[in-house]
Amino acid sequence: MRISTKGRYAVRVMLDLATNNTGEYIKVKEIAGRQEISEKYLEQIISVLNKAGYVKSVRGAQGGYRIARDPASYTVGMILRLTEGSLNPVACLDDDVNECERCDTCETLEVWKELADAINHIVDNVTIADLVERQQARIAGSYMI
Amino acid sequence: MRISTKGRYAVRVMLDLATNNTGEYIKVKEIAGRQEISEKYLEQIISVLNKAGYVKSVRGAQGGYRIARDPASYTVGMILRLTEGSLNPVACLDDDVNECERCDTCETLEVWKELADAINHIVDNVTIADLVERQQARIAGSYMI
DNA sequence: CAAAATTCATACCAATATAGTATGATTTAG
DNA sequence: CTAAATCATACTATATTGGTATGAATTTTG
Repeated sequence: MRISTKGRYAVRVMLDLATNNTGEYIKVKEIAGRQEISEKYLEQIISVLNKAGYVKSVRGAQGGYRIARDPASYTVGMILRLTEGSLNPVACLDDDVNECERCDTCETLEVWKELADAINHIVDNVTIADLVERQQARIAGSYMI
Repeated sequence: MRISTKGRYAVRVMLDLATNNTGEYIKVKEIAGRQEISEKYLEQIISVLNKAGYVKSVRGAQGGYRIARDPASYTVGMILRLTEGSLNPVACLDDDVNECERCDTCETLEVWKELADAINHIVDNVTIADLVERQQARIAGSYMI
């Protein structure tokens, strides 16, 4: 039941691009430095975000990435599903129609459904904008010592 | 974010032992047959439940397993944690004190905490007795056609 | 007592996922 | 043209998953 580095790093990348967004394109090297993530690994992850249109890229020297839309339009759930795949605790919930032969008499299915709902409820109700806001609140708070 | 067969099978074994409990010892072969799980794989899983004292075993001919305590005393969460390990979405939540160096400035940590709470809330509030009850309600309902 | 039935303990295996690293092609600014 | 960047792909090492296989230990039963 772990979220892998891929999904976690993807969320951090989006948050990084949102907080450091000036309209300029930001290099992988910069993000990797700030987030302490391997450059090459980060390239792969950001490539997924790019192909999905979550970020925009410019190639060549002085190229880089920037967040494509308003940070409020990206939920953590969207990013995790994109990079991790399904967040359902069991595979049979992935399909619209449950293909499992035992699903009619499966007493545990109900539990997995409740679990899926609980998970989705959390991750789909936090946006990148929320994370930026929390971050700024924390930083503002730290000056008040 | 998947629950593996190990954990899911363990829950089904406990449910099977609870529903079929007569005080007699039930053979792995029987459970495996009813649940359509490989006997040998099930042996490994039930061995974990046995070492934890969740079931009692008798060896030799006419041996088998029975549930150790009241089904209401086993939550799905207990069984999953025993067989799957931690249910936390990130490793740093496993320790009492967060060991992660970035945890003070980790904006995403809050989300993983909420997620962990949501997961725990679901799995810790369903017992094997609840599953038995649901099962019996479903069977009773099916006679009313 | 011997055989059969069972749990118990390990060892093994193939396939997949995880978390990267490495190499180099392509594109663009200067 | 060169340097800096993205983009694409191949590779690797390790762990996890989902089992099988073998056989020892224990107990009932014929």
